[in-house]
Amino acid sequence: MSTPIHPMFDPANLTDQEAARLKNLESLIAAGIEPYPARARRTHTIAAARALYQEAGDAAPEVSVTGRLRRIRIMGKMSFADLEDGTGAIQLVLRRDSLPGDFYDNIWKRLIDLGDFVGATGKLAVTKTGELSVEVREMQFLAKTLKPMPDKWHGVRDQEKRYRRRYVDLLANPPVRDIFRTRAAIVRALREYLDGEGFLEVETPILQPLYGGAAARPFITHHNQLHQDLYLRISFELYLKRLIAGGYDRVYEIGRDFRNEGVSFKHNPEFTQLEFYEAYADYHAIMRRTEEMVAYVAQQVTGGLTLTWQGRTIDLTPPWRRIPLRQAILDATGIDYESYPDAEALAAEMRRRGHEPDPRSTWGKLVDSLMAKYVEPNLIQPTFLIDYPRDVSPLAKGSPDDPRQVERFEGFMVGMEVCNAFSEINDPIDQLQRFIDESYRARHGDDEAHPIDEDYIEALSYGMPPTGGFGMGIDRLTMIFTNTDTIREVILFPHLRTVKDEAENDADESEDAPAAQ
RNA sequence: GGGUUCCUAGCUCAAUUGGCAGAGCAGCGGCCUUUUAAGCCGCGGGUUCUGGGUUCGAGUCCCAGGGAACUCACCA
Repeated sequence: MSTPIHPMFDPANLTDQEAARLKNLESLIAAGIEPYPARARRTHTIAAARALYQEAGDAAPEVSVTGRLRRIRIMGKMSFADLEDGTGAIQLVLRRDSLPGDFYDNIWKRLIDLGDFVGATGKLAVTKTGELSVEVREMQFLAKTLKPMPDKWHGVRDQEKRYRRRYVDLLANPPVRDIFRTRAAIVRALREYLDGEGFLEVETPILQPLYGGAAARPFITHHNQLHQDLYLRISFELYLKRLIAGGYDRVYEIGRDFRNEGVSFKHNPEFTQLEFYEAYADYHAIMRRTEEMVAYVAQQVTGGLTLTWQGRTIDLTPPWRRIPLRQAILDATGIDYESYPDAEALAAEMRRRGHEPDPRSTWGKLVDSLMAKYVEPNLIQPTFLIDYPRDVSPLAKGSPDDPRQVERFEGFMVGMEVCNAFSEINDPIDQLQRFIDESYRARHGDDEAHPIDEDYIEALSYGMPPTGGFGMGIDRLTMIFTNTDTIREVILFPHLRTVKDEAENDADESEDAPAAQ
């Protein structure tokens, strides 16, 4: 071939299979065939062609279908092939004598590779063995593939390869494509539900001068022109409540949050969240709405209210179980945290019972850790834990009858927290006091504590009605609906470390290329 | 960040006690006009993740590094 433009296409770096495909590309050009034409002739998607034959049978007119060649079976002067587009697959039948000129012998058999994109024109017909096929009269070349396809039967198994090169995963492993169709259906159903209930979909800043709304460390970025550090949002909460103060009674946002924390089977540094805020609703009303909304999604996505996750049947039928957090921890550990009203006493009791509490934890964090460790993993069926300690809930309104508690719940399924909600603080003085408490914690080493957001207090000072707020992880909800046990399966491009040695060398070399500015 | 396990051909996987690196698919050449992971005959294909070390000999054992999975801690 001619001089390579980049090491990627240097023959010295190609495998024999890549070199063979590159040679076929050149031969196609030499034969006068454009390997990457701008337009494809298509009269029907493959699904539409199947539907057409279903209706019209052998009387159906000729169709032109397009797609990727997934399997090729050459039987001599006749071949079968499986063509796949985004709607499905169909068999092609090619006969040497039914195709123009020497196309069959010299183009089809020699220059077209597995994985190439082609268009096929011909009559629909059922073969002897009952397979609906296109009897190809003419074939249009649509796109050359320079890499060999993964194993046609096993696909790609290596998880690292699947996540780093998701396109290979998707093209080689059809069930993976279904996961992201389901994910899209879930998001669509959530919007349908909320829109139908009079919620306004809004978009609030991702780049924020202050962060807040959750206990998490943020990513920090910088605006050059303004000489200003900015945070990538860790939640939408404080902006959405400003909108409630502004007069919208029901708002929601579906978007990306960024948290500078560890990664795990249920944590990705960026993840998709739904938050909604509803004026004149308290946390009991939000619980009812949560059940209704998730049930609606299930109905739309699966057609029912039960689903199977890792061999267990999950029943989403409302109402879900409601258990006070205090009771749930008492049942799971024998510890009634109300009897140990400060961090020292609670930590001592935990140690006495063989637990190993983090000595730096506040009382609320100890309670939360008991929940996360001994309660959460066992909450398989949809369950609300209700009434949380005040000092882990700096934005939740206090319970009228217990100053140590707030009107908050978290929803759990399959042993994972999926949502978090509360009656929102709308007393600006109360909220400011909570922020001050948080900033005290921040100064004493809690790097997840809230900074004081004075503009938010300002907004509350103009008046916000009693409001219920809600947040739900869309990734985790998708895990439950797609029967997957790691968040990476439901994120198209999950975060992975960059590969160092070779990748860096390649990057260095590519900088030698002329990049005229 | 800690612990455990893994990384072999384009893909999926083998390789006994440390003893000639293999198979299927894919590729290349050939046969084949009803296949469904087509079949048959033949051929080529390896930095065994990287770098050291032990050894007559290392895919295998040791050390360091890279990446991944699981798990613990923290988070949603």
